[in-house]
Amino acid sequence: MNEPFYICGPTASGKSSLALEYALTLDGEIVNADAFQLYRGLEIVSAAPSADERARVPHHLYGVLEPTESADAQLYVKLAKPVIAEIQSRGKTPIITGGSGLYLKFLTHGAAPLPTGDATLRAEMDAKSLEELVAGLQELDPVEASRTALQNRRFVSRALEICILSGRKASDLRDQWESQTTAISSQLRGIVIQRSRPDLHTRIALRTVSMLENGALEEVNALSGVSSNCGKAIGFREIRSLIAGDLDRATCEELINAATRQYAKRQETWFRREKWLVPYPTEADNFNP
RNA sequence: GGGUAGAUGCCCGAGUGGCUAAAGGGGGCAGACUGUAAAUCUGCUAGCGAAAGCUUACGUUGGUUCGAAUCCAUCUCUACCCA
Repeated sequence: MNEPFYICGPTASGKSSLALEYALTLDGEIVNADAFQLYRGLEIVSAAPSADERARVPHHLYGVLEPTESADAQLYVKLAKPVIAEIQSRGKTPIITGGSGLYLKFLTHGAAPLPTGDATLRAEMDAKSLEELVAGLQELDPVEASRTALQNRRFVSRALEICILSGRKASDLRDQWESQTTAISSQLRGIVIQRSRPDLHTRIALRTVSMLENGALEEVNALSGVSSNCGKAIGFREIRSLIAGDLDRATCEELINAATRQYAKRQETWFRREKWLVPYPTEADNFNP
């Protein structure tokens, strides 16, 4: 039947327009897999598809969360699953496109049976030193501690959080899930867009300029209360500083470019590990959407 | 024209005789990563080499010294000040 088709790749690689092409030829509908395009009121900064594009093919899961809400991978799957099923029930092909590797991974491979993060507990842990957190994890789950990058506060606190909330060992819970991943991969179909670094960097720079010229300042200005999660969007902070007069335009632009390039690099690293994704263009095809 | 300060690796910047291929930061490259992920974290970053090592490096040229990014002279450039 209409198995989903995945279009992945780094930011600014041309996923949205390629998704549109695929949707038109495969009789499909597009489903967002981008953590920040989920938010309403962040369309310009997150480079969400334009109204024109959205008018040509049905687009789902764009602008479905308030900026005050906090997205996470689990919530994303909860939102995406029914939408995908609904598209399939109408005989259409879901074209899932986006660059949020973790969100995609949850969608394709499922979530490990781990507890959801708890805001109160996180606040408590944030007040502690890294050493204290490491000591806590080593006590509750030495196996997990030995597998975790202990310099990475985020990883240590999540592991500790799992132990505390579940009353079990994070290492045990994680092992349960890891056993079935390879079987799932063989069933999936999708592509990852490849572009040379110079090409990608040029596209990023062009996009930043057009973003700033086409309403990004007004957009950021209009966002009042923003969840800490939503506020992490690349460009949000920088544009805030620009508006406040703490940054000049050129510096703001360069900071956004650098952060975007670094993000794109991390995305490439992530998708490289997803062996089921077929590189696109496959050979030396011309690729200039 | 006179004076003062300065010129360091892709960029910023520390270093004021040997422990300096040169701190630190940025950028770049590579990697990790199942509920904050546009996050968080790790490694590498003059050239050649698997390595030992060799070569080229702190504006220019020359000098002092066993030894110079560091001291002296010269020239070039930059900034500011006085004319």
